[in-house]
Amino acid sequence: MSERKYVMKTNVFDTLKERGFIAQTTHEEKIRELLGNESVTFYIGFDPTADSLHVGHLLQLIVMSHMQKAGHRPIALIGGGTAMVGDPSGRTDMRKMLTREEIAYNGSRFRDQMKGLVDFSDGKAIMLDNADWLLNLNYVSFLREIGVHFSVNRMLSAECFKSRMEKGLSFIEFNYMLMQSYDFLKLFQDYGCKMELGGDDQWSNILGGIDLIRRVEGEEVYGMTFTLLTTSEGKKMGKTAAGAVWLDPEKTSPYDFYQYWRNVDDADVIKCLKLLTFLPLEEINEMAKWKDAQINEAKKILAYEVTRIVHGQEEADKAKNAAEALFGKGGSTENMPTVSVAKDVIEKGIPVLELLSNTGILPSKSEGKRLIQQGGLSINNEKVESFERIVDLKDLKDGEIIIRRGKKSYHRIVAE
RNA sequence: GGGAGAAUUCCCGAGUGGCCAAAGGGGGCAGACUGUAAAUCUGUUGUCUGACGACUUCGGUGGUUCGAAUCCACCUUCUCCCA
Repeated sequence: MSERKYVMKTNVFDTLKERGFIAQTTHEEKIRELLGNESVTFYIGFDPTADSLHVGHLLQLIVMSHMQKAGHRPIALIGGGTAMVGDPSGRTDMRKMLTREEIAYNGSRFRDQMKGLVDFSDGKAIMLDNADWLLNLNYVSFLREIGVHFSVNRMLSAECFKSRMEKGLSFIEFNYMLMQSYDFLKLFQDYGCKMELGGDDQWSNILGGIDLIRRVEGEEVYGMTFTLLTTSEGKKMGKTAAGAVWLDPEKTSPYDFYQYWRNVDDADVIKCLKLLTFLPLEEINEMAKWKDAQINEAKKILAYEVTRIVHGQEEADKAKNAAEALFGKGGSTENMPTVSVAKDVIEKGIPVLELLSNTGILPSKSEGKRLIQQGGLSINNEKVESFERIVDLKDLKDGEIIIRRGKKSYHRIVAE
């Protein structure tokens, strides 16, 4: 009995389920059995529509990692071909058309980032690009071989097109499902790929592939989707006013990345810990009991862990240090966002507003005035009271000036 | 192919010759309250200016007018109806 329980515990399907990943499955029992009994080749697609992966992709990569650790073989499919068309699923408007060059570049960025999260050594995982087979397809043969198997009637009733039935859907996007389905068929044929995973918005597309393989090959394959990362209010996570939270440290600094997770709503911490870290469930469940201010401790753990997974231990330590330096107990200022300014500028003295807009810390002087008026700007922790405040040598403490904007946004200016 | 309509500041959306930098909501930012949370309340939300004010903005290009987001022409894109 206890042995049986042990076996059940280690099935990756159960892990995923317990952690709250799974949204829909085509055959729950069969999938569980399959994953418990053999090493399965599965795939997840990533369309390179931006020059970096973001938080939504991270969740998929974490799933890959869980699966890989359980002995399954992931195929990370870069959608260099599908990105030429654009997935309409769940969107209210058409994507911006990207050029081939942009897509190729984005794809290369994706590849680099993925290597840090999934182990591609020794064929433990495979990375492919569907541009390799999609771009050179012949239109008529594709229609005859693949198109015949799709019912327009059925497609029209698919959930993923719903939001587009009012706003309009162009033919190019309508084809997306066929292309993705063809990917699955191709991977099934060439790599024995039996399972497609993806975000829950991919459900219709995944079913398309499964149907296609049944019709063409007469074989049963499986699909499973994962919960989309949303806040307790149902909004997509990983979005800020400034845009998405990117995995690329050039686009979202490790410090900002850390802060994003440090500041998630109370209601979302546990969910994020389960989905985005590899901490054992027992530990997470323990944290779930924490109350009030103590929840901050869970947020720190979340922020540190996710940053470590994405940017590595060293960067995570730095981000954590910087945060601690700013929000309390010691630590160094060295890792907070920094801009440098020529020393003689400071020696001469410069109005704050000018300094801040020149360095890009504030987008405009008007913005700065508003901040000052509302008492939201500090230099070295001392509130700025006047628009004419001059920054000069007396503000330079150990060669740096700490600018605080509001409560949480810090910048360091160093004189060089 | 024919007909009808739409494009407004970050988003939605009012505005149909001067009172419009443009209502209202959302979002953002800041302040109070807090726990680097949420909720709530307050302020704020084109740029430049200490301020008066000046300048740029309402899909694009030209025009009418003392004056245009508002009127006209053409163009672009989108939606709807008919085929």
